[in-house]
Amino acid sequence: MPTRKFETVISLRDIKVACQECSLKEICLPVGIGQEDLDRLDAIIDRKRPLARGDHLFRVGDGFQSIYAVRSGSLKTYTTSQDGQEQVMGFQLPGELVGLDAIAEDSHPLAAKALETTSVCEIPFTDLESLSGQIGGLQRQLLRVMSQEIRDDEHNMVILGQKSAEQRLAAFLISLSNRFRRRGFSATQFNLSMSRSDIGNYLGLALETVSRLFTRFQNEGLLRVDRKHIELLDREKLCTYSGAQCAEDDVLQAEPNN
Amino acid sequence: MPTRKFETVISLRDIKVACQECSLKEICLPVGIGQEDLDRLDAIIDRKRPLARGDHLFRVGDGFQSIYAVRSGSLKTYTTSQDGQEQVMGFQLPGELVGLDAIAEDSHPLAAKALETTSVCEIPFTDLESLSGQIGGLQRQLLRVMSQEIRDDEHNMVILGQKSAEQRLAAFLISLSNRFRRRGFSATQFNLSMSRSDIGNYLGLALETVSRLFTRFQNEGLLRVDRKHIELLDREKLCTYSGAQCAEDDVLQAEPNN
DNA sequence: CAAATTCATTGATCTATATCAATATTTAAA
DNA sequence: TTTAAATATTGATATAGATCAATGAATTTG
Repeated sequence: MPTRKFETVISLRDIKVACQECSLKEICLPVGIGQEDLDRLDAIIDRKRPLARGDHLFRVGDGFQSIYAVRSGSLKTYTTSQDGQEQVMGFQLPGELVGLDAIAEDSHPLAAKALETTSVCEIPFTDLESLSGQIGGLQRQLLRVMSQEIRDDEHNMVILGQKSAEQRLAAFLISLSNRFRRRGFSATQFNLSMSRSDIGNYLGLALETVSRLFTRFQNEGLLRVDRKHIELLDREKLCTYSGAQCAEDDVLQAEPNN
Repeated sequence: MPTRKFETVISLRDIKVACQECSLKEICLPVGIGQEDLDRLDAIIDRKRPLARGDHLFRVGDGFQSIYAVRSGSLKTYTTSQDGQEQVMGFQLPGELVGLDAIAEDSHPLAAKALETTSVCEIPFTDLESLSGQIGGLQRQLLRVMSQEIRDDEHNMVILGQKSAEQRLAAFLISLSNRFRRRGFSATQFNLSMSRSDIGNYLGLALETVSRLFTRFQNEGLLRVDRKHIELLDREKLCTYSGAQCAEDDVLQAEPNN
C-alpha cells in the first residue's frame, strides 16, 4: 500500500538496490551462481518505478524486449478474443516472472496489468541471453524456469479439463497459499488482489459460481472470507476438496531452502 | 506402417542419417545455425529404433535425460491422477518435441506413449545444454521452442476455459490441419491416430460428445469422417466455428520458410 | 475363422453450472 | 458528503453437455 509520496522515495532508493539484497534473489536465480556472476547479472537488471493499479506493464502485440520479475504487488495476464471476450491466463505474485511466452515470436501474446500498486524488475532479454551464454548456471536456471512454467500450464489444463467448480476454487486457493508461503508471506491469511470475475474467468467459471462457493466454503468452516481478505481455516480439507496431490505439494514446496 | 522386417532396415540405415538430411531439421533447429555447428549438433543426437503402438517413450517420474523429437508416427502425453483418472495433455506429431517440461525437476511429469508405430530422435540434454552454451543460435532456438510451448499451452487454456464443445473440436481439427501442413502433409486429409476418448479427454469433453460432433460436422458438410480418416471439406467454416483468429493462423503458419 | 475385446455411434435422461435478474455493498468520483 | 459506478451476493431458471444404456462396427486373439 505505497502512497504517492512513497513512490518517489522508492525510485531514489531502489536504483541502488542490488540483486543480492533483493528478497527475490533465490527465486529469480536460485542455484549455483557465484557472487561475481551475480554482480554481472545485477548490472543488467533495471528497477522501474511502481505501476499503479490498472496500469499495463505491456499489451498484446507489444514488441518483446524484456522479461519482468514482480517485486511487490501483483499482475494479471490476459488476452482478449476478437469478440471482446477476455481470458485471464494467470496471476503473478512477488518473485514470479512474466513475459517468457514472448520470446518465441518477439512479441507479447498476452497483456499484463497491475492489480494493485506493483513494482517490477525489468530484465532486458538480449543482455540476459548473452550473459547466460557465459554463465552456465544462469542458462540452466533460465531453462528450468521456463520448464516450470510449462509444467504449471499443464497443471492448469488438468484443472480446466476435468475438475468441478468446487475443486477448481479449492485448488486455486491452495496454489495461492503455497505461492505466498514460499515467498515468506502467510500461507493461511492473504488478500486477493483480483476480482471474483477475474478468478472466475481464470478458472473457467461464472463469477456467481465463485461467489457462491466462497460462501459455501465459509459455511462449511473451511475458510473465512471478508471481501478481498481470505483466511484459510482448514487447509487440509481444502486440499482434499481440490482433489489433488497437494499434501505432496506441501512437502515439496514448503520453505524449500531457508 | 513399417513392418517388423522394415524395422531392422531402419536401424541399419538411420544410424547414418544426419540431421542435415532429416526432414525435420527446419523444425528442430530452424534458424541461424551454420553447417559446422549443425554437424556438432548432429553428433549428439541418437536415433532410436521405432516404438510400437502402445509403447512408452517415458513414464511419469522417470528421470530426465533427454528430450525427444518425433520423426514419424505420433505420441500422446498424459498424467494419471491418484483416483486413476487419466488426463491427456497433448499429441505430438512429426517434427514436434516432447519432454521440455521435465527440465525443471529433473523428472518427467507426464508419460509419453506411442499412438502408432513411431520413431523419435533422442537428444541428450546435458550435451544439448553444453552445446547451446557454445552456439548462440542454438541457445536462442531452444528458448524459442520452450516459449512457443508455453504459448501453445496458454492457447489450450483459452479453449478449455471458455469455448463450447463445438468450438473445441473445430479448433482441434484446425490445429491438427495446420500442424500437418507445416510438416508437408496434407492439410485437408489426415488420419487421427488417437481415439475419440483421447480427443474428448484432451478437450475436456465426453467421448460421446466428440462422436456426436463429428456426425454433426459431417451432416453440415464441413468434413467427411470415416473412422480414423478425416477429410476437411470446409476449412474456412470450421475456422469460424472454432471462434478463433485462425485465418491469421493460416497466414502465419502456412509454409513458413520453404 | 470364431470369439472376445476394444472402439464408435446414437438415444434418453439428468445435473452442474451458466445465465438472467434483483439487491446490496464497496469504491471512486464529483 | 452525495452521487455514480463497480463489484459482490443471492435467488430462480434454463441448458449444454455429462452420464447411463444399448447396439453396432472394427480390431485383436486364440
